[in-house]
Amino acid sequence: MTYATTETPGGPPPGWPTTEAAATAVQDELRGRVVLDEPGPVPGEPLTVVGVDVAYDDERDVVAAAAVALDAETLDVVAEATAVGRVAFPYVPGLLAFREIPTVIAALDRLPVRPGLVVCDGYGLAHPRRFGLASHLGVLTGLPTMGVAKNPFTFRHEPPGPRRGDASPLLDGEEEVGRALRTREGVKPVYVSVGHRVSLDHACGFTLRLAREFRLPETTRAADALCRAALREA
DNA sequence: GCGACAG
DNA sequence: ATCTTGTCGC
Repeated sequence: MTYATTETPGGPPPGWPTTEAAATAVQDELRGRVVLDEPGPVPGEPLTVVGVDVAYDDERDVVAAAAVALDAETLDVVAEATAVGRVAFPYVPGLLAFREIPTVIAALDRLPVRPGLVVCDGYGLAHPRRFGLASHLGVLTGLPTMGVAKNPFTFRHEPPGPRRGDASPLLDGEEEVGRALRTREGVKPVYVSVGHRVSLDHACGFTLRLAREFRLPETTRAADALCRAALREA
């Protein structure tokens, strides 16, 4: 599988933004390509779900990404891939995608299966300019994507009910940009938002199916473990 | 102007 | 994200 960004062994692709102003301009331009009106893959039907995550060593200017493909029904790992690169952008809230995406796409390129859905660490639509990491990855790859974040960003929400599956809207004014979703009783919720070509209801359904035993989806847990291991060996 | 702020 | 010991609990 080869996706949008060009090949550049270690570093960011040619033309990758280097300033915050250039990066926000890219977001404003690509935002219009996000597809929000497809229900997308259906929770409970056969699917290959891919988790992606990244680990950093800013000292050495090294970033390692992992893509782990799971059978959505059994949660068995069916394929995995990693990639190592140079840090492409500093961490700036709202511009996370510019830091993670080049290496994530390199890892996806090496994955020998076609993802039916990609689950990202972080947000998609729930973003100041409605174009978070998951949205950006979706537009560049064309794949259905969604985001599951561990912390609330800048959106307000009521605490969801206490039971697994309880949810409350993440609100930007009156607009529901995502959902705080309880995956485990007595444990703080995760924050779900759509990326590309998947509905919020389905994204929440997948999150619950992927996170039965732990707070976070197995896709995220598997990708996190793998990218950390890849960073050590880099 | 001053905080807050996904990873 | 990352720096980090022990500790409580299944």
